[in-house]
Amino acid sequence: MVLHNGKPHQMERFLEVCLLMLLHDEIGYGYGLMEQLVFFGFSEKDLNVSTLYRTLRKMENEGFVTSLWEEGGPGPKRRVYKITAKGKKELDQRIDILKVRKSHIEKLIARYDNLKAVLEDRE
Amino acid sequence: MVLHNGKPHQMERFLEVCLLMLLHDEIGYGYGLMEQLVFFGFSEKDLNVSTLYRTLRKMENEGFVTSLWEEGGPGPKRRVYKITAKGKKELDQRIDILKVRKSHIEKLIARYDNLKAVLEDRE
DNA sequence: ATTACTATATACATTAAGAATATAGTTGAA
DNA sequence: TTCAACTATATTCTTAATGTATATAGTAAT
Repeated sequence: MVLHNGKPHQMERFLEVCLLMLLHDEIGYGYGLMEQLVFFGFSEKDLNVSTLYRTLRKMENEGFVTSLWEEGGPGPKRRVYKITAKGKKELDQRIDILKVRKSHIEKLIARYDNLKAVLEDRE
Repeated sequence: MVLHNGKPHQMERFLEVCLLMLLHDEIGYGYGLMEQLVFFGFSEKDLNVSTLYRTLRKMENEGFVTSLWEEGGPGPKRRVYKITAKGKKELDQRIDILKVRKSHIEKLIARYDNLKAVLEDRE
Protein backbone atom coordinates (compact mmCIF):
# COMPACT_ATOMS: atom_id res chain seq x y z
CA MET A 1 0.00 0.00 0.00
CA VAL A 2 1.46 3.32 -1.05
CA LEU A 3 1.09 5.96 1.59
CA HIS A 4 1.77 9.67 1.44
CA ASN A 5 4.01 10.11 4.37
CA GLY A 6 5.38 6.75 5.37
CA LYS A 7 2.55 5.91 7.72
CA PRO A 8 -1.18 6.49 7.50
CA HIS A 9 -1.03 8.97 10.32
CA GLN A 10 0.14 12.13 8.61
CA MET A 11 -2.22 12.18 5.67
CA GLU A 12 -4.97 14.45 6.86
CA ARG A 13 -3.31 17.76 6.22
CA PHE A 14 -2.58 16.78 2.62
CA LEU A 15 -6.13 15.52 2.45
CA GLU A 16 -7.40 18.97 3.42
CA VAL A 17 -5.54 20.67 0.59
CA CYS A 18 -6.81 18.11 -1.91
CA LEU A 19 -10.35 18.66 -0.71
CA LEU A 20 -10.00 22.44 -0.98
CA MET A 21 -8.67 21.94 -4.51
CA LEU A 22 -11.55 19.69 -5.53
CA LEU A 23 -14.13 21.97 -3.95
CA HIS A 24 -12.58 24.98 -5.66
CA ASP A 25 -13.44 23.32 -8.96
CA GLU A 26 -16.99 22.38 -7.99
CA ILE A 27 -19.21 21.59 -5.03
CA GLY A 28 -19.01 18.05 -3.71
CA TYR A 29 -20.13 15.63 -1.04
CA GLY A 30 -18.25 13.13 1.12
CA TYR A 31 -18.76 9.90 -0.71
CA GLY A 32 -18.31 11.48 -4.13
CA LEU A 33 -15.16 13.30 -3.11
CA MET A 34 -13.65 10.00 -2.06
CA GLU A 35 -13.65 8.82 -5.65
CA GLN A 36 -12.11 12.05 -6.90
CA LEU A 37 -9.31 11.78 -4.36
CA VAL A 38 -7.89 8.85 -6.31
CA PHE A 39 -6.45 11.49 -8.64
CA PHE A 40 -4.13 12.61 -5.85
CA GLY A 41 -3.00 9.11 -5.01
CA PHE A 42 -5.52 8.23 -2.34
CA SER A 43 -6.79 4.68 -2.53
CA GLU A 44 -9.76 3.27 -0.70
CA LYS A 45 -7.36 1.33 1.45
CA ASP A 46 -5.43 4.26 2.81
CA LEU A 47 -8.34 6.65 2.94
CA ASN A 48 -10.56 6.22 5.87
CA VAL A 49 -14.24 7.17 5.56
CA SER A 50 -14.37 8.57 9.06
CA THR A 51 -11.23 10.61 8.42
CA LEU A 52 -12.86 12.12 5.36
CA TYR A 53 -16.09 13.14 7.08
CA ARG A 54 -14.26 14.32 10.15
CA THR A 55 -12.01 16.46 8.00
CA LEU A 56 -14.89 18.00 6.08
CA ARG A 57 -16.63 18.92 9.34
CA LYS A 58 -13.44 20.40 10.71
CA MET A 59 -12.99 22.46 7.57
CA GLU A 60 -16.54 23.70 7.96
CA ASN A 61 -15.88 24.68 11.57
CA GLU A 62 -12.84 26.62 10.40
CA GLY A 63 -14.93 28.44 7.82
CA PHE A 64 -13.18 27.03 4.76
CA VAL A 65 -16.33 25.38 3.44
CA THR A 66 -20.08 25.58 3.98
CA SER A 67 -22.55 22.76 3.65
CA LEU A 68 -26.20 22.11 2.98
CA TRP A 69 -28.37 19.04 2.53
CA GLU A 70 -29.13 18.12 -1.03
CA GLU A 71 -32.33 16.13 -1.32
CA GLY A 72 -34.35 14.96 -4.26
CA GLY A 73 -31.55 13.24 -6.15
CA PRO A 74 -31.27 9.49 -6.42
CA GLY A 75 -30.13 7.65 -3.30
CA PRO A 76 -29.87 8.99 0.25
CA LYS A 77 -29.62 12.74 0.70
CA ARG A 78 -26.17 14.24 0.64
CA ARG A 79 -24.43 16.92 2.61
CA VAL A 80 -22.94 19.04 -0.15
CA TYR A 81 -19.91 21.20 0.56
CA LYS A 82 -18.96 24.47 -1.11
CA ILE A 83 -15.68 26.33 -0.69
CA THR A 84 -15.74 29.83 0.83
CA ALA A 85 -13.58 32.87 0.11
CA LYS A 86 -11.64 32.04 3.25
CA GLY A 87 -11.18 28.50 1.98
CA LYS A 88 -9.78 29.80 -1.30
CA LYS A 89 -7.26 31.93 0.54
CA GLU A 90 -6.35 28.96 2.65
CA LEU A 91 -5.78 26.90 -0.48
CA ASP A 92 -3.42 29.56 -1.83
CA GLN A 93 -1.38 29.45 1.36
CA ARG A 94 -1.33 25.68 1.54
CA ILE A 95 -0.09 25.44 -2.01
CA ASP A 96 2.78 27.78 -1.14
CA ILE A 97 3.64 25.58 1.83
CA LEU A 98 3.48 22.47 -0.34
CA LYS A 99 5.85 24.05 -2.84
CA VAL A 100 8.38 24.62 -0.09
CA ARG A 101 7.85 21.11 1.19
CA LYS A 102 8.33 19.74 -2.30
CA SER A 103 11.68 21.50 -2.56
CA HIS A 104 12.81 19.94 0.70
CA ILE A 105 11.80 16.50 -0.48
CA GLU A 106 13.71 17.11 -3.69
CA LYS A 107 16.81 18.09 -1.74
CA LEU A 108 16.61 14.89 0.24
CA ILE A 109 16.08 12.73 -2.83
CA ALA A 110 18.95 14.42 -4.66
CA ARG A 111 21.28 13.78 -1.75
CA TYR A 112 20.16 10.18 -1.57
CA ASP A 113 20.60 9.57 -5.30
CA ASN A 114 24.02 11.14 -5.13
CA LEU A 115 25.01 8.86 -2.27
CA LYS A 116 23.87 5.82 -4.20
CA ALA A 117 25.84 6.91 -7.26
CA VAL A 118 28.99 7.28 -5.18
CA LEU A 119 28.50 3.86 -3.59
CA GLU A 120 28.03 2.24 -6.98
CA ASP A 121 31.18 3.83 -8.33
CA ARG A 122 33.16 2.16 -5.59
CA GLU A 123 32.15 -1.32 -6.71
CA MET B 1 7.59 30.51 9.79
CA VAL B 2 7.76 28.01 6.97
CA LEU B 3 6.54 24.60 7.97
CA HIS B 4 6.72 21.33 6.13
CA ASN B 5 3.16 20.23 6.23
CA GLY B 6 0.99 23.16 7.12
CA LYS B 7 1.27 22.65 10.85
CA PRO B 8 4.17 21.67 13.09
CA HIS B 9 2.49 18.42 13.89
CA GLN B 10 3.29 16.26 10.91
CA MET B 11 6.99 16.82 10.69
CA GLU B 12 8.38 13.88 12.57
CA ARG B 13 8.17 11.28 9.82
CA PHE B 14 10.06 13.52 7.42
CA LEU B 15 12.49 14.19 10.23
CA GLU B 16 13.18 10.47 10.52
CA VAL B 17 14.12 10.14 6.86
CA CYS B 18 16.39 13.17 7.10
CA LEU B 19 18.09 11.70 10.15
CA LEU B 20 18.58 8.36 8.42
CA MET B 21 20.08 10.22 5.47
CA LEU B 22 22.48 12.22 7.63
CA LEU B 23 23.49 9.16 9.63
CA HIS B 24 24.04 7.21 6.45
CA ASP B 25 26.74 9.73 5.57
CA GLU B 26 28.38 9.71 8.98
CA ILE B 27 27.72 9.10 12.65
CA GLY B 28 26.13 11.94 14.56
CA TYR B 29 24.67 13.10 17.85
CA GLY B 30 21.50 14.98 18.74
CA TYR B 31 22.69 18.53 19.07
CA GLY B 32 25.01 18.30 16.08
CA LEU B 33 22.34 16.75 13.87
CA MET B 34 20.07 19.69 14.61
CA GLU B 35 22.45 22.01 12.79
CA GLN B 36 22.72 19.68 9.82
CA LEU B 37 18.94 19.49 9.53
CA VAL B 38 18.90 23.10 8.34
CA PHE B 39 19.91 21.67 4.96
CA PHE B 40 16.50 20.03 4.68
CA GLY B 41 14.61 23.16 5.63
CA PHE B 42 14.36 22.68 9.37
CA SER B 43 14.89 25.82 11.36
CA GLU B 44 15.49 26.09 15.08
CA LYS B 45 12.01 27.50 15.43
CA ASP B 46 10.12 24.63 13.89
CA LEU B 47 12.41 21.89 15.19
CA ASN B 48 11.79 20.96 18.73
CA VAL B 49 14.70 19.61 20.76
CA SER B 50 12.54 17.09 22.57
CA THR B 51 11.12 15.89 19.25
CA LEU B 52 14.62 15.31 17.95
CA TYR B 53 15.81 13.27 20.92
CA ARG B 54 12.54 11.42 21.16
CA THR B 55 12.79 10.52 17.49
CA LEU B 56 16.38 9.29 17.79
CA ARG B 57 15.42 7.07 20.71
CA LYS B 58 12.44 5.73 18.81
CA MET B 59 14.63 4.96 15.83
CA GLU B 60 17.00 3.11 18.13
CA ASN B 61 14.12 1.08 19.57
CA GLU B 62 13.14 0.15 16.04
CA GLY B 63 16.68 -0.98 15.28
CA PHE B 64 17.41 1.64 12.64
CA VAL B 65 20.30 3.11 14.60
CA THR B 66 22.54 2.18 17.50
CA SER B 67 24.09 4.54 20.01
CA LEU B 68 27.02 4.80 22.38
CA TRP B 69 28.42 7.45 24.66
CA GLU B 70 31.33 9.39 23.31
CA GLU B 71 33.50 10.83 26.06
CA GLY B 72 36.82 12.61 26.04
CA GLY B 73 36.01 15.27 23.47
CA PRO B 74 35.41 18.89 24.41
CA GLY B 75 32.14 19.69 26.13
CA PRO B 76 29.67 17.31 27.72
CA LYS B 77 29.70 13.71 26.58
CA ARG B 78 27.55 12.89 23.60
CA ARG B 79 25.29 10.00 22.70
CA VAL B 80 26.51 9.21 19.21
CA TYR B 81 24.22 7.44 16.77
CA LYS B 82 25.18 5.13 13.93
CA ILE B 83 22.90 3.78 11.22
CA THR B 84 22.36 0.01 11.01
CA ALA B 85 21.83 -2.24 7.99
CA LYS B 86 18.15 -2.24 8.88
CA GLY B 87 18.21 1.53 9.00
CA LYS B 88 19.74 1.68 5.52
CA LYS B 89 16.99 -0.54 4.15
CA GLU B 90 14.43 1.63 5.86
CA LEU B 91 15.95 4.70 4.24
CA ASP B 92 15.65 3.07 0.81
CA GLN B 93 11.97 2.39 1.40
CA ARG B 94 11.25 5.82 2.78
CA ILE B 95 12.88 7.45 -0.22
CA ASP B 96 10.61 5.43 -2.48
CA ILE B 97 7.60 6.57 -0.51
CA LEU B 98 8.79 10.18 -0.66
CA LYS B 99 9.16 9.93 -4.43
CA VAL B 100 5.55 8.84 -4.69
CA ARG B 101 4.49 11.57 -2.32
CA LYS B 102 6.41 14.11 -4.34
CA SER B 103 4.53 13.08 -7.48
CA HIS B 104 1.22 13.55 -5.71
CA ILE B 105 2.22 17.00 -4.54
CA GLU B 106 3.25 17.84 -8.09
CA LYS B 107 -0.12 16.71 -9.40
CA LEU B 108 -1.88 18.94 -6.91
CA ILE B 109 0.32 21.93 -7.70
CA ALA B 110 -0.13 21.43 -11.44
CA ARG B 111 -3.88 21.34 -11.04
CA TYR B 112 -3.79 24.45 -8.91
CA ASP B 113 -1.58 26.37 -11.33
CA ASN B 114 -3.83 25.34 -14.18
CA LEU B 115 -6.88 26.60 -12.31
CA LYS B 116 -5.21 29.93 -11.65
CA ALA B 117 -4.27 30.26 -15.31
CA VAL B 118 -7.87 29.66 -16.38
CA LEU B 119 -9.15 32.20 -13.86
CA GLU B 120 -6.69 34.83 -15.09
CA ASP B 121 -7.73 34.28 -18.70
CA ARG B 122 -11.28 35.19 -17.80
CA GLU B 123 -10.36 38.67 -16.57
C1' DA C 1 -39.17 -8.50 2.60
C1' DT C 2 -34.65 -8.94 2.71
C1' DT C 3 -30.13 -7.96 1.16
C1' DA C 4 -26.70 -4.88 -0.57
C1' DC C 5 -25.38 -0.33 -1.28
C1' DT C 6 -25.05 4.73 -0.53
C1' DA C 7 -24.24 8.23 2.79
C1' DT C 8 -23.18 10.42 7.01
C1' DA C 9 -21.82 10.48 11.80
C1' DT C 10 -19.72 9.41 16.29
C1' DA C 11 -17.20 6.98 20.06
C1' DC C 12 -12.92 4.88 21.45
C1' DA C 13 -8.10 4.10 21.59
C1' DT C 14 -3.51 4.96 19.96
C1' DT C 15 0.19 7.67 18.13
C1' DA C 16 2.59 11.98 17.04
C1' DA C 17 4.06 16.23 18.50
C1' DG C 18 4.81 20.58 21.02
C1' DA C 19 5.74 22.90 25.45
C1' DA C 20 7.82 22.91 29.55
C1' DT C 21 11.03 21.37 32.67
C1' DA C 22 14.96 18.74 34.66
C1' DT C 23 19.74 17.38 34.96
C1' DA C 24 24.49 17.99 34.53
C1' DG C 25 28.89 18.74 32.72
C1' DT C 26 31.91 22.58 30.29
C1' DT C 27 33.72 26.90 29.29
C1' DG C 28 34.97 31.44 29.96
C1' DA C 29 34.85 35.84 32.09
C1' DA C 30 34.78 38.81 36.08
C1' DT D 1 36.91 30.87 42.08
C1' DT D 2 32.46 31.43 41.37
C1' DC D 3 28.93 32.59 38.48
C1' DA D 4 26.77 32.85 34.01
C1' DA D 5 26.23 30.98 29.54
C1' DC D 6 26.39 27.15 26.73
C1' DT D 7 26.27 22.23 25.33
C1' DA D 8 23.86 18.00 25.64
C1' DT D 9 20.44 14.69 26.78
C1' DA D 10 16.14 13.22 28.85
C1' DT D 11 11.40 13.16 30.67
C1' DT D 12 6.69 14.61 31.75
C1' DC D 13 2.42 16.61 30.50
C1' DT D 14 -0.98 17.82 27.28
C1' DT D 15 -3.17 18.36 22.89
C1' DA D 16 -3.98 17.12 18.09
C1' DA D 17 -4.25 13.76 14.48
C1' DT D 18 -5.67 9.46 13.02
C1' DG D 19 -7.23 4.63 12.49
C1' DT D 20 -10.76 1.21 13.96
C1' DA D 21 -15.12 0.12 14.99
C1' DT D 22 -19.77 0.98 15.17
C1' DA D 23 -24.31 3.31 14.50
C1' DT D 24 -28.01 5.15 11.73
C1' DA D 25 -30.90 5.37 7.90
C1' DG D 26 -32.58 5.85 3.43
C1' DT D 27 -32.49 3.56 -1.43
C1' DA D 28 -32.27 0.05 -4.88
C1' DA D 29 -32.64 -4.33 -6.51
C1' DT D 30 -33.99 -9.14 -6.31
